Amino acid sequence: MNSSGRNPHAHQRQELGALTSRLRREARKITGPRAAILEILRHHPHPLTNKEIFAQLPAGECDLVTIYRAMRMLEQVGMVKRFDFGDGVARFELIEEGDDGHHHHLICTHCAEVVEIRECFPVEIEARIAQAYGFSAVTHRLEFFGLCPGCQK
Amino acid sequence: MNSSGRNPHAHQRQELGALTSRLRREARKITGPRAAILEILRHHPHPLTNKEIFAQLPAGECDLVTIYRAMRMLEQVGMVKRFDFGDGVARFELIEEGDDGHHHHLICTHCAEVVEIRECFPVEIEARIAQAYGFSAVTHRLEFFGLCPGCQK
DNA sequence: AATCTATTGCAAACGATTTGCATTTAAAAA
DNA sequence: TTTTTAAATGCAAATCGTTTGCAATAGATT
Ligand SMILES: [Mn+2]
Ligand SMILES: [Mn+2]
Ligand SMILES: [Zn+2]
Ligand SMILES: [Zn+2]
Repeated sequence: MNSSGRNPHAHQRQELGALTSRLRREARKITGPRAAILEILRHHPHPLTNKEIFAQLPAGECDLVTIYRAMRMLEQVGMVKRFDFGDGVARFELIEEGDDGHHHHLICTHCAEVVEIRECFPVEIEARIAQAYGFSAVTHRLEFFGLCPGCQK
Repeated sequence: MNSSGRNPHAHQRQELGALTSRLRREARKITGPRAAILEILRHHPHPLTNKEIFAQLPAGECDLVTIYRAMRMLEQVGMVKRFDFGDGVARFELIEEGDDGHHHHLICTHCAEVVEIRECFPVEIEARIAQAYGFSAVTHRLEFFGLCPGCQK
């Protein structure tokens, strides 16, 4: 029943206990707001904005600023990955232990539906680009945009 | 001596006259600020931020707000392409007539050096993704990041 | 030259994100 | 368990990029 590192896109929910122990290992305190945030993240398969997380939280559970701070912290310790859909709002997705969370999305430009994409930019092409210009540690940021079935005319 | 549509990455400078006539064709006025902005864009091979354009402008030539408005207008009429390097600041690059300007960049995460990239995400893979999820009019946003030769240790 | 309307400058508004600071509180120590 | 201590929180205010309202200005057209 072990799922370590296999299909990174199965979105198997990580247990809250595993998440908090990851935090503890990083010498971070497990607080009410943080547990609540992790609880929300672990039930969402797609990236969430700070405001969306805030909206999911039971009213008064915590301040929006606390969410901003928590997400930045979770990103630093590698528990969430920050995504940029180009609309000026940061989005965050929980990632598995050991995984760097690198992946992509297909976003409907009309209704904002999100599809998780497994395909990545071909490594050999990326390597060729890196070499061609003498760059090292090259990575990429890639998102797809289009019209989902429901939004086509 | 015609360069229509050939190498889209040769960055051959478009004449200011050609640019202004494009504007006139779109029923836009050729003003001092606009001519100055186009003059700057046409001498820069990489995307520029509003502020960078502003800084290049002879002091007092025009207001920063005017640049914001001009860039939005130029984008609307298809004369510039907006790029997003993920740092929350919009960048603009002049594009050739008839070209949609779609291309990518390799950006040094340390010194911000920019390299223009010709390679694009393989069309067949994009088509497969589009089809797999029933999306239409699929496009992508892709940028590469790494360490340039001068910034590696 | 007179007219018409787009464009501009300046100030103010905005939305996302960050920061300062006093107060609370989780976790370590006693 | 109580005490101690540093981290985390709430609230207000600041920052940053970008947009908007409005009166004044100036291209383009007659
Ligand atoms: Mn995802
Ligand atoms: Mn470019
Ligand atoms: Zn990838
Ligand atoms: Zn491409």
